[in-house]
Amino acid sequence: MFALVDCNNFYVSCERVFRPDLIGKPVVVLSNNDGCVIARSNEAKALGIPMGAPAFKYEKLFNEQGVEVFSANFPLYGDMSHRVMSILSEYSPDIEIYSIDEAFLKFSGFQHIPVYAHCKTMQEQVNKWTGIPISIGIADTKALAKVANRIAKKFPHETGGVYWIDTDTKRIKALKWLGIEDVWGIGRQHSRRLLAMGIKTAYDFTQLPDVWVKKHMSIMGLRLKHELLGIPSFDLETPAPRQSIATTRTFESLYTDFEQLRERIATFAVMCAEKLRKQNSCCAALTVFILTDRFREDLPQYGKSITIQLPFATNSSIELTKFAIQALQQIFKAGLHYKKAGVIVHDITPAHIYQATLFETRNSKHLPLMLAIDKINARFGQQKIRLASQDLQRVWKMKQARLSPRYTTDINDIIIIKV
DNA sequence: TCTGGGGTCCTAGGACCC
DNA sequence: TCTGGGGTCCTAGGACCC
Repeated sequence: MFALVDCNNFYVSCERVFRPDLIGKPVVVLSNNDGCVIARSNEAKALGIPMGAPAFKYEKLFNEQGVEVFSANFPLYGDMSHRVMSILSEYSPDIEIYSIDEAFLKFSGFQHIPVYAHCKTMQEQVNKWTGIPISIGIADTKALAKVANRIAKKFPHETGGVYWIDTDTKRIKALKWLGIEDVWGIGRQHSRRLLAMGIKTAYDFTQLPDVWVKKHMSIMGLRLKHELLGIPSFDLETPAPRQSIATTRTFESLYTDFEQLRERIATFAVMCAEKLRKQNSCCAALTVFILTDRFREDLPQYGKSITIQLPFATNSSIELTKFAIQALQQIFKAGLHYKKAGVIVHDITPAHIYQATLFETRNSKHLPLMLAIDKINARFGQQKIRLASQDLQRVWKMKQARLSPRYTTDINDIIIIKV
């Protein structure tokens, strides 16, 4: 049996822990750069603010309705998440942290433990110890636990935030209630196609022939169908080392010059290298992509990515920057307006396992140099030491106009009870 | 003016091998 | 007219997740 635990409106709930005056009021949290809405309180949802809403389009509504707006404070959310997860892991030895606000728990060998009561206790303890409200769905498969969780969230009064699909009657009733577009693993593209075929609910989906599902939705789609029928096809996943690390950004304006783009790509490569060194890894392949502004229908659109294999595994900022710019040169097209770009590194290996090449071209002096740069930057602030290929004038700063304090991760921001 | 960032998995098709 | 069979590996792109 599986339980899916989901923190309600997680980012908003984190803000409310330290601002209890906001409970019952409409609250939203914005993405990086204060771009769009990524979390909403129930009151904000009731005002009709959709997920992903561009903040600038809703500024008026925010003011008129007294919506409390926050910039994303990821250090705070990460720390609160960690606290919630550590409580959850007391309730089952088998836990998969699925995202910052979600975890699957597996209850095997729990025949003599009343699972429902167990989950109720867990819910109360998380709320008491962290202030975060959670919803729990329980079922025989992960996909059904997701469905049960939705019911728990949708009907808080009837369910108390914990719902168990423990009979086939309940399973069928739940699947007939759940719209196809809300099924875990069925996104916009597939639901559009399924709706066009008259498949409106999760239940309808389970009635499709296996062959059709496999053909059009791949093996994952077929496994999903089985899961919804109650046949376990997904197990808990054990945390594996990252397969890729990305640094990508949307620009504040449109770039046309190769030079501008080259500088951004160099900086993203440096940031990827820093992330690699932080987790003691190297990478042996790298992808660079560039995109035009998809919202500007009046301009020609272009998007291209390229992956290159590196001759050796590295985490040197200098090497990665060199290769990233080579890659950029291969995909850059002049005369276009670029809005977004990124660098993604993969083929990640532990730094201490190093495959030398016959004709060594890597510079062995890089490693101590990088360590020195990391130390200086850690002490005197991000990006104090940069490569000359990066913009030395630029003070790279995200727009974060309404950032809350880092209550739990920075001693200077610790909450003041009484002055 | 202003529309996020970071991940995973799967497939088709090409290049290549014996 | 006829022109094998069975593989692997790689990459770009698409779909999905939070």
